[in-house]
Amino acid sequence: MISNDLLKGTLRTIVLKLLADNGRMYGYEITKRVEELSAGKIKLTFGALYPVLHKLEADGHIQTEVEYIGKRVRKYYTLTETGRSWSERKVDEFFDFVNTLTYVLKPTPA
Amino acid sequence: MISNDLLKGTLRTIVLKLLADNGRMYGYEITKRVEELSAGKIKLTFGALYPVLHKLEADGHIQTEVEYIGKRVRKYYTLTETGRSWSERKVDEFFDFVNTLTYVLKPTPA
DNA sequence: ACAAATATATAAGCATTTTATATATAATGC
DNA sequence: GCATTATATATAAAATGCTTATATATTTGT
Repeated sequence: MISNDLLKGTLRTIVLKLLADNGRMYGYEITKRVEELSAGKIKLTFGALYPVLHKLEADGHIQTEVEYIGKRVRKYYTLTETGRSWSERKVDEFFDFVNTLTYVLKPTPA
Repeated sequence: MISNDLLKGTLRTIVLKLLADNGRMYGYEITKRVEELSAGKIKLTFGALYPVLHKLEADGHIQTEVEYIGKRVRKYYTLTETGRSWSERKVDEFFDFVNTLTYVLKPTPA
């Protein structure tokens, strides 16, 4: 399992990128997909995920549409235009961050 | 400049690794070294750094010794035994985290 | 003299995450 | 038939961790 501390600040980016890749997804699906892509190492909790989704929606980065699967409500999230471009920026930012931090964490004593 | 959100959770790791590489350092020196190693992209603030240093000390991962440079107090931090091994674990954890998140953030739509 | 750099430190406020809780349906195993 | 697990969304209190603001004091360069 990945240390939780490190995940801080990346949740938004993960959600945006998954939506950019998959068109539309619902909350539960997002947690499952992350678990799958990370080989079980990253497990998003709902208490963290839903506030992020609601915040992204409030900020106009994603839209929702409700669907009924039998009697069960399912809420699909889709990126808006601004959400899509923001997604790309966030992913670039992450890899830039990794490169930069690598300079700091790679050196070993002389 | 690196997005602040992403740095969350890595501060501890940065401090531990720098101390592991450099033997002993003082707070101000740590911020300067990080700025230098990251080509100005990462700037630690004192409000973030000192609480981390104090916490690491309280947890027994680092020790301090005070020195006087003229009339100015300078506080040197050194890793303890547990701090040294924890440092290695934390750095490994970071790169593991990066690899894992790369699996999540790399895929593009079919 | 004055400004900028050096040096440590605390505290209020803010954002984000964890943990706990609530609710309900559908599928699977025994 | 019944229980457990998986599916599915959501809120709220508490904890964590960082930013911003503030305080204080010395040393160096001009």
